[in-house]
Amino acid sequence: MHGLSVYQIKAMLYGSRSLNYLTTYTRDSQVRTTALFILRLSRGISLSAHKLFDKSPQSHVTNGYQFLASFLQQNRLNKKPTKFQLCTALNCCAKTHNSLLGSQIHTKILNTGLDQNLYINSSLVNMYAKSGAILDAMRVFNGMEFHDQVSWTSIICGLSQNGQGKEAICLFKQMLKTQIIPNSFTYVSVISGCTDQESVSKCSELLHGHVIKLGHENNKYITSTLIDNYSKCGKIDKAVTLFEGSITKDDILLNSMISAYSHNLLGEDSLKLFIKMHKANVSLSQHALTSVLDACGALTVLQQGKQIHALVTKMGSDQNTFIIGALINMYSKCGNINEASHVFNQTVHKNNILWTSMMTSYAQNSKVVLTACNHSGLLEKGVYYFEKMRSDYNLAPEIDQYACLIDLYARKGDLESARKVFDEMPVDANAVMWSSFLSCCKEYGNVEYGREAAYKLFELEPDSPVPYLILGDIYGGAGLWNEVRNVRKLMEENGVRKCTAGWSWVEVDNEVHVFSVGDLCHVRSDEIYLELYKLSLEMLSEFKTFRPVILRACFNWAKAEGCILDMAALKASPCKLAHVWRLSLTEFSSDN
DNA sequence: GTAGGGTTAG
Repeated sequence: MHGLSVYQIKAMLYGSRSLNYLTTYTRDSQVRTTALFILRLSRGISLSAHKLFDKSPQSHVTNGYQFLASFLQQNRLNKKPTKFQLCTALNCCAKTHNSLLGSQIHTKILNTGLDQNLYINSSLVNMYAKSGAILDAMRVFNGMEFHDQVSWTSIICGLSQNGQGKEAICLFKQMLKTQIIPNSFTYVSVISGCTDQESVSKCSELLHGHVIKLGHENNKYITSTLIDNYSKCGKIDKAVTLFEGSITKDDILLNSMISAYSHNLLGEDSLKLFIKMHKANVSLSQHALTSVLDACGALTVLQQGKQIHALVTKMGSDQNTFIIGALINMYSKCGNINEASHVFNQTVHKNNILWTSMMTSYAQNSKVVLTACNHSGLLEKGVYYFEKMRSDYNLAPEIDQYACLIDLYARKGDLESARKVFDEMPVDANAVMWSSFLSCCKEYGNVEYGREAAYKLFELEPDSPVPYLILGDIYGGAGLWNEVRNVRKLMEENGVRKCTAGWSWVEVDNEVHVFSVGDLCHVRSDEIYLELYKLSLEMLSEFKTFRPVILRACFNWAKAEGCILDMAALKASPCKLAHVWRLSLTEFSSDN
């Protein structure tokens, strides 16, 4: 069942009638849903077949486009649409994120005088919110005469999904002041937007309390949202309590819990739950596979990862892009770059994220500082192993291990401890260590340590513009504009070129932006750059889009190495960050 | 007779 489209499956099924075989042996939920749909349809149970098809991930695309086509045809014939049709049309626009058509329909609604219909307005709010036009959604919402549960929930959900959780909570509070009582939909919406630290500490448990008080605690949607919410803010204990207390553990609840463990670097628990789920014959979804692969990567357990990969193939999910992304990450984190690129090459439809995953893999695997501890980001564990190595095994740590320790502390923001390691080391620190320390100083805005690290680097890497630029950034972040000017002057006095292989910078509105593949890692290998460069060219020709940060770094490298740049491919790409592109283009054109 | 809102993953 590898990568079959719905249409291929349909064709196959109508021909063979071996429906039961397919539904029994296909564990890929997407394919199975489609198969069941056809099964019921073929036996004349059309109603439940349609219900099933509605749950299928492709249904909104196929059904939606069919509906919109007939809707537009009717419009061309100047037939007046009913309010029901308008609602459905808006719903289709929402599901396909088509706000352009949606706003045209909006105009039609205003012309036909249906602009105070409650259902239509809720649909409009939802349509705008789903396609990211949250301001338009707000405008419609505010223009409504009356609000009910659905319209309130639509706007709250819209804000949540557009990353405006605080505003969602704000509106939720306003809703509580009205006569309209929130229902389970509303709670799911507001809780899922509760992601920033402040909202979490103020609201998560309060909302949970509300849910219990209103008797929604057995609602599976709410429970999985709460598990997700607790896990994302590090309260894994609460998530576990919720999970264990829930009566029916359906597949989504299990998935949420597996990814909750995975998120909290509890890969072992994640794997255990997955295996338990597998043995209990709970249908394994692609979500579960993705999370558990993530856990394998974090634990760097290649054998288990390979077993899951085998399962993926058996289930016929080996063309699901989420799973492929997770496989690439897993192999990469386990240090098996060959297998990662094999998976990538076997993929028929490569999207933007997969390309980036693949490149990050190359970057990760060329990392100077490369340890399992560093990957999982477990500071305590890393320090524990570092000490254990010294005390239990009587091994003198090598410079790379010190570098790793510095990285571990600094990335967590403990710059103080990181700085101490420099002093305690028996050998002199190298440029890589000071660079990683400097980047962390920038991230945490520490001027004092940043200055020291930068000045060390001026000595260690006299030709590199990077420490100058980063120090300038740190000063700028602290509002020390005089210092910014001084750093630039110093850079000129020392005769440092603005651009070297792998590093570049642009100046936009007086702000310096440093770009490098080294943003992903400390790459020092030319072969890796060559791979990255080849990939970026391939991706440009296929997708006409690319992450500008990586692209710039690759092209700068290519330019420094004297490669002939593919200007046509570059110009054909409508990149989102136009100013970066313009700069690249003028830079490349003037050079060539 | 018919309409509008929700959960998990790379």
